[in-house]
Amino acid sequence: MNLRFTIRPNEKLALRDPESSDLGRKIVRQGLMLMHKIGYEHFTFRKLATEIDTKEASIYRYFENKHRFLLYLLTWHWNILEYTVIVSLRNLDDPAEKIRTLIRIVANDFSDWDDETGLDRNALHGIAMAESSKVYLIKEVDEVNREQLFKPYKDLCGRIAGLFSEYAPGYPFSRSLSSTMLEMSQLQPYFAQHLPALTDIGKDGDYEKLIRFLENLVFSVLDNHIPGK
Amino acid sequence: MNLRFTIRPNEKLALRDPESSDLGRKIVRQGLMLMHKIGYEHFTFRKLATEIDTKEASIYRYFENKHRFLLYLLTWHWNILEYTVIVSLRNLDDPAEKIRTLIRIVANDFSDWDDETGLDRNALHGIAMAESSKVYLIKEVDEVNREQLFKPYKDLCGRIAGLFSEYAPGYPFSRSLSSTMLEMSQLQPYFAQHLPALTDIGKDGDYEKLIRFLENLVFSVLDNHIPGK
DNA sequence: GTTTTTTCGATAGCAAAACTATCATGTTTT
DNA sequence: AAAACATGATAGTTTTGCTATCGAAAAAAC
Repeated sequence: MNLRFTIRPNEKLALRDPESSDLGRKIVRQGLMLMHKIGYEHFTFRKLATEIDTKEASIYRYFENKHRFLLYLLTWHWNILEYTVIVSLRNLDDPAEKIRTLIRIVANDFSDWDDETGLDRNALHGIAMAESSKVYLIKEVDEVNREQLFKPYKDLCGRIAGLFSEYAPGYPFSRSLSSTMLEMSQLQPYFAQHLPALTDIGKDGDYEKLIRFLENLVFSVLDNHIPGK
Repeated sequence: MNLRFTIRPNEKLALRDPESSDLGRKIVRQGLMLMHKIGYEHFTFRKLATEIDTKEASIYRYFENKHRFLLYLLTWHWNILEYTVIVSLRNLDDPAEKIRTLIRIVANDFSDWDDETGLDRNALHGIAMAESSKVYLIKEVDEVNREQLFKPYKDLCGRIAGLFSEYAPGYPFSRSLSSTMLEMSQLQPYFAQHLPALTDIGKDGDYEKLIRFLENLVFSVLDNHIPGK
């Protein structure tokens, strides 16, 4: 399967479009790899500059700071996810089937889809797992939100909530269930890798078990609100 | 209700026991307030030292760094939670009733219980909401875990998982459900405050709705595994 | 009740992080 | 050919994160 992207991250996210120059693309591609390797806290523009043989100041011409850079990467992640959802559900009619497919997508079961972004999907998934909450768990969250920079995540969450409502119209917590599922699709594999006492999912990409957990969670809750089920 | 604590945070967490001196207690109490006010990222030992009129070096004699300090605060939070759970469930027999009570506790419905720790429970809850994941979403997670410093959280999670298993012995994801519930009891109110599109919970401490969401989530999933329910 | 240890204040200093500024040079655009 | 723009190169600022040293005061041990 092949995805073609017209969707681009919000312009306010970067000072100039990194996709418009060699240096910009290099910053994003290599920055993604470096952050994946050393983690958000240890990642600095200076280290990245050394790695790709440019200057710190040049990177600052593209991104205000590393928080914006992380947000830029996650925006790609969320856009890819939502796009994958749209394309995958296009030919499906059964609401239950749609939800099962979507769970496979957020559980990273579609990561081999080629998306032509040139971004390392494995690194992107790793960053989404370990760093994504750092993007909104900050004191400046309201200002960032006012700039619409969380829109991709909110759209994705809203779309999934819509699918839940379609399946179980009476359920009153579709948005909360959607964010719960999204967050847990990241956190449970992280726990599996590092804090196994907090999960029943197995190490090393035990996606089938993650999928079973999420499916059971979502359908138990939604079926409970379908009369006669 | 009144809680008396014999439980103390792991000794390895602090370089010396902050509860053993005036300065130590001041660091913890005021540090908690300051971090709650300005957030983990903006919090520094230098700022705290100025605020409580001591020296940066003196604070470093108690805590290695601010990450350990945060972990120390969260350890109190987890200990208080688990202790509250133990005491509240002591006289309950019905597993369903136990789970309902426990959900009220993690949803911060018992925050008026006096615990004699002298810690501001409101600030502690705020920090647990906004900062708790920063304590394990780091590259050094495995080393910290090897020092047993996440034990209080894992114990709490394990205890809750035990209650789930008692209610629905066949359910295979009790730990994952437990961590899901714990994480969401923090994250959903945070979303309600700052990113309302991601939740159905209302602003301003709408605990009743949070409790309804969590109860519905947990019981839907567990009841699904009880034959005949 | 005075040694001895511990604690804290006070000051200093350092390396890294997180930027900002300036200017020259090369490269596109018009 | 001129104007506009992107990058390199260099420098400098403030804040953070942390360590070292030393003397005075307070607490503990003898």
